[in-house]
Amino acid sequence: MSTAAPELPQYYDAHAAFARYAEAWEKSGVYSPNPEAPGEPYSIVIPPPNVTGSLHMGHALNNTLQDVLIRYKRMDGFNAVWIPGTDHAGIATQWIVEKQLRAKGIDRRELGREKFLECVWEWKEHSGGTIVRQLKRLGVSCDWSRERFTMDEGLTRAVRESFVKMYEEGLIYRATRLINWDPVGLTAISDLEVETEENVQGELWSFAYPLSDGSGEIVVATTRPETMLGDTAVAVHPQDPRYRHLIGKTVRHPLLDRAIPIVGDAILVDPAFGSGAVKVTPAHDFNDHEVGKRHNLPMLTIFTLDAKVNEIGGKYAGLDRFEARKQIKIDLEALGLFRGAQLNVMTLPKSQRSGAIVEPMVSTQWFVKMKPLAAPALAAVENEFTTFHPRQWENTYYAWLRDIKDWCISRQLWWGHRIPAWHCADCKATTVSRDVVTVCGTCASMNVAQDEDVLDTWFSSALWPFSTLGWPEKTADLAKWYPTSVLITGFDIIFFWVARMMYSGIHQMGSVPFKDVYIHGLVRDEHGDKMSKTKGNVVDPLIAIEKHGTDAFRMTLTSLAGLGRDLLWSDKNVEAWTRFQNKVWQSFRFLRMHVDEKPAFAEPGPMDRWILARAGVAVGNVRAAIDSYRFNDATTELHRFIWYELCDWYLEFSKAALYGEDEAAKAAAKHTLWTVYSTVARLLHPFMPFLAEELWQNLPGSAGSVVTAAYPRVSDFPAADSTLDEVALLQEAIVAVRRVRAEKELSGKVPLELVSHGLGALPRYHAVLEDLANVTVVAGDKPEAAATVVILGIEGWIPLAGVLDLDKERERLGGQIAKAQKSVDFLRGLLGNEGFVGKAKPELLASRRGELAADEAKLATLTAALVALG
RNA sequence: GGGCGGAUAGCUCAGUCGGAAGAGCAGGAGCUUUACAAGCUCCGGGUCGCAGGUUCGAGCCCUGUUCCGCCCACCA
Repeated sequence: MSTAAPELPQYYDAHAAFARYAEAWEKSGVYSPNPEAPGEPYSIVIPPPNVTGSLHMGHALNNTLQDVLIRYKRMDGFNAVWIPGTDHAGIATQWIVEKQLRAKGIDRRELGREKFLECVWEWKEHSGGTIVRQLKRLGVSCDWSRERFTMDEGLTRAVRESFVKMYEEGLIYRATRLINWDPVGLTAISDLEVETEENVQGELWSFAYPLSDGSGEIVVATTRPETMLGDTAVAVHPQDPRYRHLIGKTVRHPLLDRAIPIVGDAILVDPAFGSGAVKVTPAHDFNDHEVGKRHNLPMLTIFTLDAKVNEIGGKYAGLDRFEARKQIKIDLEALGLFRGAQLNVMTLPKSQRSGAIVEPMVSTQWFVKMKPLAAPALAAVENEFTTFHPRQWENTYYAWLRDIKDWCISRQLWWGHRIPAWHCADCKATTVSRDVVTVCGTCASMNVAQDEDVLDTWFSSALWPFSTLGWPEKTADLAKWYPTSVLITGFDIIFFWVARMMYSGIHQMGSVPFKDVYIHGLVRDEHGDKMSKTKGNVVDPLIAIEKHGTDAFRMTLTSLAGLGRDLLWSDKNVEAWTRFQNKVWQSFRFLRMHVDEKPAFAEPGPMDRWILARAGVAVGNVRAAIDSYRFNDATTELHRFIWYELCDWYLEFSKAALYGEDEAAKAAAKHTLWTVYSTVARLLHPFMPFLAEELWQNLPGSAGSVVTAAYPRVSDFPAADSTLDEVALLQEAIVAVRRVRAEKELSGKVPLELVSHGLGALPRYHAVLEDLANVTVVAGDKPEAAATVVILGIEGWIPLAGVLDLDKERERLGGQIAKAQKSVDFLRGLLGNEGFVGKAKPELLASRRGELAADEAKLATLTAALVALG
């Protein structure tokens, strides 16, 4: 006895579905696999968002795509895990908390390191969960039981292990170098954290340095007159006839009582540029620093850490570097040493975080020696152990690693992984250790103190693919899921993160951290502009989800994610996918009108076999698209199959059976509908998980959750064969009749006949023909006053007595003839071309000959019809 | 200065092996059709940035070039 299923609501309620399933799935444990369970491993580690962050469109895209993959693989029988987590984001987080304290009138220095860190942790406990809660609104299937934080206990162990090991191997060292200093953040930063602002309009000033012996002067140009206070040489080209004889002499510093040497340096100096002489400030300029090293010049640091002139600057001491610049210009002019100024377009190095203009400073910092690490990381991609999608990003990766400099990893911050090094106050030796050091490793003094600095945030991020799996412990997770399957991220962190994970993984684990790297584009607004707060064009994903529902939102992003392009977000796209969602729902309601329990197998008829074969093709296409990271192709295919094949054709076909008297045909249609919607729910689940589950749960007889149902396989479906030719003929006939009807502006209510000698197979489908085109196919000769149609090469006539306008019919036939003639001309030309006939592939040649024959016949038929009209 | 993308219908984009240019949206015409007007049917729309070359044949391969975008780089 059949139980009537409750009626489905008229419209799909995305929010209700989300509420029904999201949390239940998470609690059910389906996202938390056992590493001992069977199934090929498939793993993804999330690009950890900053713990300070809130969800933006980039996160939404990035995590939607990861979710598509992990849900697909989970359904496909893989032992699939997606590990989530957050990053402590050193500078960013410290700043937020500092700012909050300042608002309360508290300075972090007064508070002290320990108390301040307590505040940061407290803040992290309270506010750090925001981004995680927001991620869940995307319906992501992360394994939250494995959630990690870059400063949790396990990851701290991983950081120490990595640091100490690399120190022992000589890959981490401490040295006094010229580094990028952020005078506002008051910390060293790495080369990557320096952003150059382009096309800054500046001025290039020329000043004279008088020769000490009074025999003349040398003019130098600079954009930074304040650095003059730290000048320890003037460099000229050693072959420059203007200055060659001066090398070895000295000039008098124009402002300070110092003699500074003139040196010859062919590397720094371009004799054709400016005056051909360059002032050298080795402690505050990277080029000059090299000159200083080559010529053994003193390195005079003239700035305090907040970029004010220090005591070396004499009367300028205490001035900010930009005030000093103004004052020095004034003073030099007063001294009569000003030799002109010109506008100069230049680039300004700024700190990524604070925006402050970076000041190169000589400073003692910790570094990672990069060359030995970069070489195997390069080789791993060259040898395709890791492949980028799209491939072109490999060039970016190569370019950076091939020309890499050592990485400054120490930061003068409090929030972060403290460097595991202890300095001895007595013998000055440094002891690096995994454990807390209380005794100097060199002199056994107990007068030791831990290094004050913390590590660059990216040092811990670099370990993410294995630290999250338990490294340095030998865990079951690590054994099962390392290396991970794919990394999905944006191009902006290929250097910061992808490359660093690559060499860390290779170095610490002995193999690459991921097999594939999918690089997605940037989400822009509908005009292609970058989203920015100042422009006011930022789309908040949470608001979009609230408005459109999670399924349509995710589908929109997925449909825009091709290979290598930026994504233009527009409401029109979301509306298109909302309509698709509605279409799926309405068509499922149709199924539910006719199928209230799981139908028993029934031998499928031609139309049933047709849609099953088409479903098989769609399954293959969707799988191929996901497998090659062509996400947009997958969504296009789903749309195409579900809307244009399933709904437009099959559902309409099925009505003849469902409303007819033939019980066998009815049973077959029901079984086919059930099979196809079981497939649709599963196909859709990675993309539109909540809609898919609503279908699945309301599909009579389906078991469990669609989350763990098997992803459809091509082999589940019959291949198309020649017995389906009749279906193709049927479709062509229907379209031909509809076209004539549209051209004659005949209402769908006017029944038509299609008369022919060659359509003998079709009258059997009279019910379908009536449903879809309100036409009856009959055998017979050409009637008077009829429109001629050619259906797959077969001539037919639609009697239009009383309606046929001869002029219009001539016009219509004329148009068709012109098309056919054009085709025939083209094909005759092609097949008359010896080059083509001689070189084209045989199957192509045969198919072209077939086309020509068909078109010639069509042309003849149509021409005869036109002649017959008189 | 070096490198990487992009340029195809009004808009956004596909186009995989070199074999007659595709989709969605937008546009036009017609439909109260028993899942869906958030719908259905039919139609129009292109000098594939430009100029050469290779080829029987080029949106696709090669050379040059113009715009747009991005990344890297130390010219004072």
